[in-house]
Amino acid sequence: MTNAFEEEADAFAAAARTPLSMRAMAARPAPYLDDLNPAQRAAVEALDGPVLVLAGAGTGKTRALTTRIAHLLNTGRARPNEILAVTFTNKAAREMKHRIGSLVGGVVEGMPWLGTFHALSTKLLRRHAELAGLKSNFTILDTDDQLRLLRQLVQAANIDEKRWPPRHLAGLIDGWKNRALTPEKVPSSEAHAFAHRGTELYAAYQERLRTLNACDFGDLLLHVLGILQAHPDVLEKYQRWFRYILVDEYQDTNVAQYLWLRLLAAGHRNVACVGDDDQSIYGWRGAEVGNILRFEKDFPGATVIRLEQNYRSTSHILAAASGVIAANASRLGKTLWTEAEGGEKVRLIGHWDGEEEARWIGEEIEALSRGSRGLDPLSPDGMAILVRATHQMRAFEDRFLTIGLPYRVIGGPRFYERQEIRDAMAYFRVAVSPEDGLAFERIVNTPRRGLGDKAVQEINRTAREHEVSPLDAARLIARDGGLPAKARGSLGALVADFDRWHAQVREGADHVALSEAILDESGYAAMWQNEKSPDAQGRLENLKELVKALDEFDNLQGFLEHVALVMDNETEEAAEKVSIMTLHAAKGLEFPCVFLPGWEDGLFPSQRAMDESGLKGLEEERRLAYVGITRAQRLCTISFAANRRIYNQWQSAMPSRFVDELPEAHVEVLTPPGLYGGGLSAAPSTLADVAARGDVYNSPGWRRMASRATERGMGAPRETRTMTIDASAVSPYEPGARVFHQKFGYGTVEAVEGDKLSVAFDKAGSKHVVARFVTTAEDVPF
DNA sequence: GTCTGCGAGGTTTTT
DNA sequence: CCTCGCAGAC
Repeated sequence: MTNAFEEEADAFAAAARTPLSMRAMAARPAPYLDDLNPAQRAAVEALDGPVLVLAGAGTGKTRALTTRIAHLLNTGRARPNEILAVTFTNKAAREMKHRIGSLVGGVVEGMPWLGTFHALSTKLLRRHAELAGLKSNFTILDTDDQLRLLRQLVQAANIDEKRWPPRHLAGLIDGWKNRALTPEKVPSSEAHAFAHRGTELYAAYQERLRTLNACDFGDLLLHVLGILQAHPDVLEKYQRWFRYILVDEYQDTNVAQYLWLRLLAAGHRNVACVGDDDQSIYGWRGAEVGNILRFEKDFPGATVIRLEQNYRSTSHILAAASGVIAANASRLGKTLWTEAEGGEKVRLIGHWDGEEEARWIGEEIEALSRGSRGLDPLSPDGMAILVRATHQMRAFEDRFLTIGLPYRVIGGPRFYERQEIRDAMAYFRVAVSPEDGLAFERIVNTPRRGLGDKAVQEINRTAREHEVSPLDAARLIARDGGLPAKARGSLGALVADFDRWHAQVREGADHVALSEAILDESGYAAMWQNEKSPDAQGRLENLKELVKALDEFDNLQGFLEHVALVMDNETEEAAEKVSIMTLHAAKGLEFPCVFLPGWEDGLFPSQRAMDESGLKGLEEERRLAYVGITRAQRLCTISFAANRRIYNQWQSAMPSRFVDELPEAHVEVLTPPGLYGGGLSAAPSTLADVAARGDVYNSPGWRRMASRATERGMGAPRETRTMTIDASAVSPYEPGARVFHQKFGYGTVEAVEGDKLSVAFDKAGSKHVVARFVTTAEDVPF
């Protein structure tokens, strides 16, 4: 069996012996420098000592970073494997490798230390696992495993799961780990957490992980941190080895990551951090804006460089974004500017409800791709809908499916998080590491083998008693008894299966064929084949997809590692599709045309963020708005809906406070369709047409929203949150009524559901329409 | 041990 | 609305 880890460790040692003089290759000319503006160039050329690059949105941050690396290589300051470069996502890491490659003009033989904090930590931890009380083949738990483990602990501690959900405990532990707090370091002020037993359970959880030879995501960082702190010799070795350190998205680092970095950089202090405090949007998961705000204190004498020339957006878009973000108090402050004057203003439009919003955006996308908005035709590829929360996506998917508009959802439920994939992976995990108890437990009764709760308990009991893995415990039970004969039989068969598969893994059998065999012989694939539910077919497809993905790896181990850390599944399709994604997922991307729906107080800014984190939460939401707007290159359209259905309840909401913060001079208000009794046919046809209608806060749509609010005695929109309206009061129509719709013509009401009507139109057939858009037939003026 | 039906709770964001 | 976990019946 090849061991990639050992090979690499050898290479590492060999490289370390190479005399320094070999690095002093004469610096080659650096034509890439000529393509940079002065600030970017400064960011690239300030090689020594701490550097903070404050890079606003669209200012060529990645370019500066990749060029800096290329420059380090080109000047012979460091070899590829002496540069530690940390990115925030795997995608960013991949892109960066790619761009460095094209900059240096040819093959950089890998940048082994370019990756996410987690990927890099894993690599380090595999080398020094024993210093953290682990074996180097430790497994990385996914959130599913983590939760199951915590549930067991909560149960064992006799805590009411209802009142104290394991999920909540998982959140607490994650939070502590983000702050680099081991159980004994959790401040006593937080000891009351989780029925006063939070820290106790945290300690138990850590203990359990160690016996399982497993890590969760937070541990990867924390263990490495612990090792570096406790073993100066190891620390020193890496401090010397990593001659230059670069960090992307510094504003998103948490305390643990910050400490990790500071240790490694402490020797030479050649650390360059790139970030934008205005784009810090991961506070909820432990990111500390403070890290970037404090940089100059942490690294005295640091060079601070601001990248402020924006190459992405038009001046209107930039001004709108700046206007919004200006309302935030705690920021370092930057003034973005662009040479690209003019362009379209940011467009703002209100809708009656979420479905109408989706319908309008759908039609708008079609219009824009035809070029019928007075702009050059835009490819749907260049258009994106950025939402605050995933549940907003559904309205768009529904709508786009009906009108046949191709779309792609980015970052939805992920491939590797699907049940069937996790199950299959669990089989692979046990086949590779028979001691992986969690994985074994997951599939011991999937497909059904007559091994239920009782059997699992017995297995765990035996495992503890004999201090062996659950698989070996199962082996003992099958042989010596402890369960009914039937259960023992199936247990024995399963153990024999795993023994066989594991032997094949060790023999280096072809992993693709083996994985197929495992899914086959275990009866797992058959389980889905026999299942009649509508999604069984899709699950089988996914399994095939999984086996196909295996092909790109050398062995199962490599694949499992990849999946644990690289949970994204980019399917690069060439087709022209509109992208739908969350604002978080959109960071770092850009599109000619961006739609930002759902700008309503409570949804965006999210009520929860404000409840939990107050002003801090609001400021983070505002940064999210800033991120959203600055994704747009040419056209940015913000919208909000007066009503939205949430859990089948109609809720009305006020436009987001961020709408107020948009500078009027850079915004154009579009009249809501339906205002003049019709659907889109009544919508203004040109931007100029709309512009003529007046300013933002005096627009018909705005007045309509505001007056509706006052009519109900809710006072000014500002103080209003959300309220539930009595749906039955909305529609004045009864089944059987004759109605007229601007687009579909005459029809008869079939059913009324809240403000939604089901109408049989004489010509257009049966449709669901919003009551607002029809009038009683007699009222039609012609 | 497995299946069914019921009630409760949930969705912000991710390595 | 949807999904998940649990109690009760087979």
